[in-house]
Amino acid sequence: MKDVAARAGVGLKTVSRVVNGEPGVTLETESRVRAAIEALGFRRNDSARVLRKGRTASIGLVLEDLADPFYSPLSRAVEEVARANGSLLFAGSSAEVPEREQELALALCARRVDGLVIVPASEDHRYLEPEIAAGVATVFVDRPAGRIDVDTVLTDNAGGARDAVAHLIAHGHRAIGFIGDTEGIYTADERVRGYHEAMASAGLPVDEGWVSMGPTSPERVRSELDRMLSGPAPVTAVFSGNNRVTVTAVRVLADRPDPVALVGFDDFELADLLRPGVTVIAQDPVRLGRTAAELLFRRLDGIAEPPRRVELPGRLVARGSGEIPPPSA
Amino acid sequence: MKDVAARAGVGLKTVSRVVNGEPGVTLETESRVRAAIEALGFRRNDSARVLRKGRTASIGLVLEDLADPFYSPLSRAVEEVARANGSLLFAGSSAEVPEREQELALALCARRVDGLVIVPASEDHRYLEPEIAAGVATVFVDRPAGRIDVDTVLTDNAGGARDAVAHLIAHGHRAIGFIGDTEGIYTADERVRGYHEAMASAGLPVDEGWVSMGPTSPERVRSELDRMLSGPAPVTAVFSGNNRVTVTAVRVLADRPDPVALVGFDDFELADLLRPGVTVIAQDPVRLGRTAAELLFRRLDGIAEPPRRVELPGRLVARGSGEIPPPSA
DNA sequence: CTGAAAGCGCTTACAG
DNA sequence: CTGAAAGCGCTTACAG
Repeated sequence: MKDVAARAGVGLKTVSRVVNGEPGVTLETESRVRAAIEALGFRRNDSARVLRKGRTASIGLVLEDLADPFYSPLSRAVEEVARANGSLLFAGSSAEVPEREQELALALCARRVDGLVIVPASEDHRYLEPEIAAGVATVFVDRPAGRIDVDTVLTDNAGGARDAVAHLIAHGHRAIGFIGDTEGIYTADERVRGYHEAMASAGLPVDEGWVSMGPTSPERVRSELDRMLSGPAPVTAVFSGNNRVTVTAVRVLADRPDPVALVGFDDFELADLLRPGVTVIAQDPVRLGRTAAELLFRRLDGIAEPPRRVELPGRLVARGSGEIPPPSA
Repeated sequence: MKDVAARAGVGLKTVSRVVNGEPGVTLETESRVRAAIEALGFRRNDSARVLRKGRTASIGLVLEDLADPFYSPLSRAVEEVARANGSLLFAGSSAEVPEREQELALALCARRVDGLVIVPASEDHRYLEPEIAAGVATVFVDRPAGRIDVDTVLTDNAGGARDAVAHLIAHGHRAIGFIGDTEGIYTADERVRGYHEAMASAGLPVDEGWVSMGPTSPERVRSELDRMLSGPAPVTAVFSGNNRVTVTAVRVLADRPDPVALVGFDDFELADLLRPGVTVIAQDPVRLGRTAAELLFRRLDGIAEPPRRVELPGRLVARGSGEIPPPSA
C-alpha cells in the first residue's frame, strides 16, 4: 500500500479510500491510484484490516463430521446465512472427540471469528466463557451446551422418539427393540428416554434385552439386532436411533425371512425407494442450521436478550416398514 | 499483551515467549506471566500474529455444494489433511455460479489463506494469477482449471464412462441412452465423450435422441427418460451421468413394467440395497480430496516442480441393474 | 535469561 | 479533496 501511494504520488489514506470505495477522491487521482495498484499487483491484506476494525466477517462451525449426510446440509445452511451476512465460514469436524471440539473452537476464537456455531462433542463448555465474555457470539445446535447458558437450537428428540414408538404400538407391537448411539450423547439419551416414555404410557413392560446403546458401527448394530430378534423375548419391531443405525438395520432385516417392523430416527435419501419404504422420524437439518446461524447474526447485530432455546419438531413419515404388523396379528 | 506484561512486571517479549512456549524463561517468571494472563483473561490475537508471520495456517476450499453427498466426503478429506498440517479450513459453495466461485476465491485470498483447493464453476481462472504469483498455493480438483497451469486432481471420467457403456454392450445392449449434466461442465463433457467412444469402438450407431445433456432436475431427467424409452428408437439400457441423475433414474425405472438396464456414474449409499442393486462407476471422493490437499501442502513445503496432473481411475461395481439383458435377448 | 525498538499493513481521528 | 501521525497486537532482530 505504501508502494502504491509512492508510485501514484499520493498519501496512504488516499489509496485506502480508493481500495475501499470511499468517497472524496477526484476521478483523476483515483485512476492514477488504480494504475499503480494494477502495475504493482497490489492485494489488500485483510489481516491488517481485521486488526484495526475488530470484526473479521468470518464465523466458525464446529460439528461432528462434515461428511455426515445429516450434518452436511446443516453446514450448507449455516454457510448460506453467513454469506447473506457477508461472512466467510470456517468449518471443522470434532469426530466426536471432546478435546478436538475444544481445540477447534479455541483455534477459531484465536482467529477472532465473530461467532461460533457448535454441535458439541463435550459436556463442559466453561472453556468458552472468556471468549463469550470477550464478545464471540455463540450458538449451539443439535445438542445443548454444558454448564454455560447460550442460544441453543434443537430437535425435539424425545418427542420424536415417542411418536416413533407410539406408531409401532398403534400397529400392534408390544415387543419393541431400541438400538441407539452411545450413552452420554445428548440426542441418544433423549431418544431412549422417549422410547421408555412411550412404552410406559402404553403400559408396556420393557425387557432389559430390548434396549442397546453404543457405537453405531455396523458390526455392533448387526449383532445386537440378531440378539434381539432371536433369544427368549424376541422383538417384533425395531426403533433405530439414528441414520447410521437405520442403514445397517435395513441391511440386516433384508436378510431375514420374516418381515420385521422398523422406524428410524432421521430421514435419508432413497428411504422411499427401498422395499418396503423405510418409515422415519424426519428432522430438518437445513432448518436447524439456518435457525442457529440466524440467531448468531441477531446477536452480532447487537440484540441483547436472554439466551434462547428453540426446539424444532420431528415429523413422522410413514413409508411401509413402520406399518408392518407383528407376526401373530 | 501490553497489560499482561505490565501486570507481571516483565517485557512484552517475555509474554510472547510464554504464550508461544518458547524456551528461555525462568519458571518463576513464567508463572508470574501465567497468573497475569489468567487474571486479565488474555487471549492471543492471531490476526496480529499473521500480520507479522506471513503464514495464516489456514486454507480455503471452494466447491459446488458442501451438502452434496459427493463433495462432503471430499471436503472432510481436505479438512483432515489440513488438520494434520496444523491448518484450519475455510469452506464455501459456489452453487455452480462462476461469479460466486471467483468472489469466494478472492475473498479467501484477501484473508491470506496459505492455499486454495478449488472445484471450479468457471472456465477462466486467470483472475487467480496475481494471487498465485503472490504465493497462494492452488490445486484444482474434480475439474481442471481454465487458462492457467496448476496442480490438478481428476477422476478419469471418459475412461469410466467407456467402461460403463462397454459393460452394457457386453450384456447385449445396442440401444443405450445417456443422460448427463449440463454441457460445459467438464465432467459432463468427458463422460459424454466416453459414451461416444465406447459406442464407436463397438461399431454401434448412436441415435440423436439417445443423448441428453442438461440440468439434473428430477423433472428433466424423468421426461427425457420417458422420451428415450418410448418413441421410434427406444433404448434398452441407460447410462446416467452422475449421482443425482441416477437417483431419479432409479425412481423412474421402478415405475416401469419391464426392467431396463442402468449403470450410473458415481456410487451412492444403499445402492446395493435397492432391487435390483444399482451398478455404478464408483469414484473415490475421499482420495480425490486427500490427494489434492496433500499436493497443496507439498507446495507449501516449498516443493518447486512443474504443475502436476493426477488422474484417478473409476471402478465399475456390478450389482444387478447393469447386468439386465435387453428384452429380446 | 530478559527487554526496548522497529515494523507487519492497514484504519482512525484529525488537520489542512 | 487530501495527507501525516498514531496505533491495532503481535514478532523479529538485536543488545544487554
